[in-house]
Amino acid sequence: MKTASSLVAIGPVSKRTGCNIETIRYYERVGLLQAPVRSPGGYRLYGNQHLKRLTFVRRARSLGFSIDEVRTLLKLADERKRPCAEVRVVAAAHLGDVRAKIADLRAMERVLDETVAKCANGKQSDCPLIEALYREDSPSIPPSPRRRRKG
Amino acid sequence: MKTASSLVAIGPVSKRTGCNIETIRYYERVGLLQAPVRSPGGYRLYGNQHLKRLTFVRRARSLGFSIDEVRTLLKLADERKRPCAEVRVVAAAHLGDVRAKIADLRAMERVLDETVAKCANGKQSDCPLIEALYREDSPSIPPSPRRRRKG
DNA sequence: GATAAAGCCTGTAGTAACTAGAGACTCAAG
DNA sequence: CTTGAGTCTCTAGTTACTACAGGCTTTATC
Repeated sequence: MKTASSLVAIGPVSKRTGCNIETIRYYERVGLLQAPVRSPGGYRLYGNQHLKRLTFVRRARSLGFSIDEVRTLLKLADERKRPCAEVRVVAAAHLGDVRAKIADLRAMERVLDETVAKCANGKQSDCPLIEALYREDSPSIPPSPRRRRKG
Repeated sequence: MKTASSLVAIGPVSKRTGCNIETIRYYERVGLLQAPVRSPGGYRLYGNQHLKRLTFVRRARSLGFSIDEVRTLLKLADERKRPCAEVRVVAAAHLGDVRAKIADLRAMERVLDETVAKCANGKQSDCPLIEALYREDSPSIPPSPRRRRKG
């Protein structure tokens, strides 16, 4: 890792980037990373371009972009002269998702906060949270879990 | 569903509770719901107690409790005379998780908001988000995705 | 050079919480 | 009786990893 042309095996890459060895192989398998050259013994050998790409993937994942969204971003970065308008569309949609998730979690937080506070006096024979969970028409709890994600 | 002793098949239960048929069967399989009696033809027949229990499960799920946490809550509700202190421990831990997730999402939101705003002028040849993702030491992006969840 | 431990490989399966068929049996209405 | 809807079990898939198992390679030490 001293010069632009030196190659390193997956273990050092994992240590350098903080990305699990198996996750690196996973990213290769799903196409986010190109398969690197191999040593005569079959070990993967990564160069600087691979490191940069893995960094990109990790950062995008840390922002909550799905694997497919990361794939789209990489494609835009690789193939477009002026990708910004299209990148913005992807990012703005994702920002909307993040905000919706925050709103969901906020609603949960509020209900949990209230019921934990009511349970604080651990002496009553009935439990406000359990009673609320059994109540069919409780207005303070949303009726269904929400699952959001598209690949 | 008119009297305490009348039983209904899974379809009407699904419609009544808004819970997918297959999800009801899933909950039975993982032990959250007891296996109901069957018609001579093998159809599941649910009574009122089942309905109440499914409502409990759904509401707990909508608050983000994991299947295992729901299992714990059900056990506390079923077996304890005064469950509230223990329920509170479960709920408070979960509240902490919810708050941590909100904090994570807030950090993502902030970064996304900034970069979407920078991309707003869709005319530059370089894209601030893409550049940021490629940058190894960017201080505004957390270094790794976080996964949290225990069964 | 020999040896042992660590590193790496591929393949398989598992995690959590669902969700979607496929093929076959049951039920209700016409 | 027929037909279409409902329900059954079983298997597999979704998303993003994660954890072996068994076997080959590399490295460090003697």
